[in-house]
Amino acid sequence: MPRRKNRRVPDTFNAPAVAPIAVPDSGARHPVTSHDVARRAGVSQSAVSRCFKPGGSASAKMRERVRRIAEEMGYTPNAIARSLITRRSNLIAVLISNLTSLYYPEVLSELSNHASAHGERILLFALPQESDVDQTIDQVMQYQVDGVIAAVRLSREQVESFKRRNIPVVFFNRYLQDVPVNAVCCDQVDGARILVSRLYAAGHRRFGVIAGPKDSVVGEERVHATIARLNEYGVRQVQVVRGGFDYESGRRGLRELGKLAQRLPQVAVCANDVMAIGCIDAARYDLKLRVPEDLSVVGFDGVGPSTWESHRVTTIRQPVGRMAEATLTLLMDRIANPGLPPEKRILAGQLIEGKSARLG
Amino acid sequence: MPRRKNRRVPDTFNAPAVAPIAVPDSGARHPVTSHDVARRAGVSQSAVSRCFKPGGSASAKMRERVRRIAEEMGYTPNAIARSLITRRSNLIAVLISNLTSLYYPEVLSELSNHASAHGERILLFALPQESDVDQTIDQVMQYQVDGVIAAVRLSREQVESFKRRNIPVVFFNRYLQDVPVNAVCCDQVDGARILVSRLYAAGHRRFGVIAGPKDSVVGEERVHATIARLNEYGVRQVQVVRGGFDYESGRRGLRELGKLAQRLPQVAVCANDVMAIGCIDAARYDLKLRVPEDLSVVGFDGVGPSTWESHRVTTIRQPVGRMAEATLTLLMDRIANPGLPPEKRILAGQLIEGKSARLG
DNA sequence: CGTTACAATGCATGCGAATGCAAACCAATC
DNA sequence: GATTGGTTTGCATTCGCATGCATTGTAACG
Repeated sequence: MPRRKNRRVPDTFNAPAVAPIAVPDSGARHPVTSHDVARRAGVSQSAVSRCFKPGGSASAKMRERVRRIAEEMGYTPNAIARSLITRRSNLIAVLISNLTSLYYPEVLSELSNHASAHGERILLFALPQESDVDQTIDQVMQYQVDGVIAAVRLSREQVESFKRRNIPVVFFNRYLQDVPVNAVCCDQVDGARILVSRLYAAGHRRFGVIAGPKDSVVGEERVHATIARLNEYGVRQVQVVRGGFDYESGRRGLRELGKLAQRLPQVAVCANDVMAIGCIDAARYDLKLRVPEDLSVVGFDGVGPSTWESHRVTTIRQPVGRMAEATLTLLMDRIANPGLPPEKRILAGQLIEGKSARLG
Repeated sequence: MPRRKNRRVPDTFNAPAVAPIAVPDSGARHPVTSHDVARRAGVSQSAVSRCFKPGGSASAKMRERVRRIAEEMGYTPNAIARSLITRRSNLIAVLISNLTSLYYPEVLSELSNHASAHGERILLFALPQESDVDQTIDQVMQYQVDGVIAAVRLSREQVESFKRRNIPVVFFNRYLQDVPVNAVCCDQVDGARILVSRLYAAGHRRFGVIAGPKDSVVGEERVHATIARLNEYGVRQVQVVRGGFDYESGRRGLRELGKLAQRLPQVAVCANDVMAIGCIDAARYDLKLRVPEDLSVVGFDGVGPSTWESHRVTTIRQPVGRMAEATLTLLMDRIANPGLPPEKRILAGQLIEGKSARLG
C-alpha cells in the first residue's frame, strides 16, 4: 500500500492548534504518480512514461489501456519531475516592466500566444520599477527556464550571467550597446524619418519634442532620429523636454514647451502614444488650441486608445504580433541550438495617419 | 570526474546537419550543483543544502564559507529539484483573459507584486479567448502549482478537478453560482446603487444601459443592480443594449440606444469604462451631443484612461491593489491550510465623480 | 574529568519521471 | 522448428536537492 505523507502545517501557523477539522473532501488525497498507474495497469513505470511520450516505444494496445487507466485515476504527468531529468523546463521567463502602460500588455499578450504555440509556458516577472532586477534574475536562474525574453533594461553583467549559464536571452524592443545580443525591435529610426518627412512636407518648421526617460534606448532612438532628420532638412532649433512615457508627462511636456520659447512649436513629436494623448489634451484643454489645426501631434506605438475617435493619434504602429512571433522563433532556435550567433531583427513600423497631425 | 552529458539537438531539427560550430563560449558548461559546491568546500551535499535554507542547521562559519564558495562557482539552487521533494513549487497559476483590455493588465500587475511579496512566482496563462480553457487547465495541473488565481470563467467541472487535486483556487472578480468557492470581488451592486442614486438625484429619469456580454457575471451584476435600483425609484422603462466590453461596443451602443426609442436617454450606464469612453465619443462625435450637459455617461472600473482630461469618466473605481492583496492572502492561507472553508471577500468600490455625468 | 545536552554535520534515501540497456516477445523467413 | 530482425517491455539508474536519523563536535555543568 502506498505510504501517504500527511501534509504538515508549518508550526508557526495557527499556534493555538485548532482541533483537526474533518475535511469533507473527496477521497483521493496524494497525487497520482506514474507508479500508481503502472501498478494498477500491471506494467512497469517506464511503460507508463512511454505511453505519455509522443513517439515513445509502446504498442498501440498498451498505450490505449494505460491512458484509459490513467484517466480513470486522474493521473497527470508531473512536469516538475520531467524537467528535472530532461533538463528542459518548458518555461520561458518574461521580464517586463510597466504593465500599467498601454503598450506592454499587448506585447505580453502576444508573447503568451506564441509561447504556447511553441509548447512553452510563461513565467512572468513584472517588475514594479526597472530597479530591483538583480533579485529577479536570481529567481529566473533558480527556475531553470529554457530562455528569457527581456522587455526591460539589463546590464552587461546580467546578460553575461545568463550567457555563462547557457540561457539564451532575446531582447524585445531594446538591446545592449556594444554587446552582441539577440533582439527584436521595431525600426524607430525609419519610423521617425517617415513622420518628420511628412510633417515637413506639410509645411511645419517649428518642432518640439517630448522625450521619454533618458535610460530608454527606444525612446532615445526616436528622439535622436527625429532630430537627425530635421537637421537634414535644415531645421536646427528643436526644443526638447523630458517625461516618463505617461499621460501626465505628455500633458506637462507641452506646457513646458510653451514656456521654453516665445512661440509654441507647430509640431510636438512625442516619444510614445500615451504622451501624445496627454499632449493633445494639454493643447485642447489647457492651451485651448485645436489639434491638428493649431498644433500637430505625433506619437509612436499604435496602442489601442490611440485609435479612439477622441484622439486619432498620428503614429507609427509597431507590428507587435509579428515582433512577438519573431522573438519566440529567435529564442526557440537558440534553445534548440545554443551555438547560434546573436542576431537582431528589425521590423518596420506602419504609419497610421490618424488626425492629430497635418501631414504632407 | 563528473560525466558531462552532451547536449543533443533533436534529430528532427536541422536535418541537413550543419558542421558543428565551434562555440566561442566561456567554459563552465554543465550547471553547478550542490554536489559540486560540496566537493569544493570539502563538506557534504546536505550541508550545502542547509546553508541555503533559512533556519537550516548550520554553523555561521560554515554558512559563510559555503556561500562564498557557491558564489565563486556560480551556484544557484535548482528550484525545480527543490519543488520535487518539498512538494511546493512556489508557483501560482494566473488564468486571465483579455490582456488587451485596460483593466486586466492592472490586475495582473498588482497580482504579480503581491505574489512576489509572498515568495511566489507567477505562471501566466493568458487565454486568447475564454474558450480553450480545458487544455490550459491540464498544463496548470502538470506544473504542480501551489494555487490558482482565476480571472476567467471556469466551469463547475473545472473547479471540481482542482479541488480533487487539492489545488486551492481563488476567483478574481467573479465566482460560480451555486458552488462555494473562494473569491475576491468588488461590490458591483453597491456601486451601481450609488451611481443610480446620484444620477436620479440630479433629476435624470430616462436611463439607458449598455451592457457587456451575457456570460460575464460581473457585467450582469452591474446591469441588474442598476435596473433594480431604478425600479426602486419607480423608473420602469430602461432600454438595454449589449456589447463586448470594448470601445467600439460602447460607441455602437449609444447609437443603438438612439434607435431604440424616440428620444435618447438622459443617462447611459455602461458596464465598464472603456465602453463608457466609446459612448462618450459617440455622443460627441457621432451625435454632436455635449457630455454631460446633453447626456450623462457613467462606467465601472476606474482604469487609467478614464481619468484622462478628454473623458474624465464618472465611474466606480475598483480597489485593484487591495483586491489583489486580498486574493493572495486568501490563496496563501488555503495553501498553508487546505482545510479552510471557501470564502468570498467583497470590497467596496469608490465613486469617482469625473465630469462625464451630472450627479445630484 | 565525566556526564549531559544540544548544535553541527554526514549518510542514506526519496521525490516522479525519463532513458540506456538487456531481456522478452513477435512475426517472418529459411 | 530454428534463426533472424524488429518491436515491446522491464530493470536500474539518474536528475538535484531536502530531510530523518545517526554520528560527531562542543560547551556547560556537577
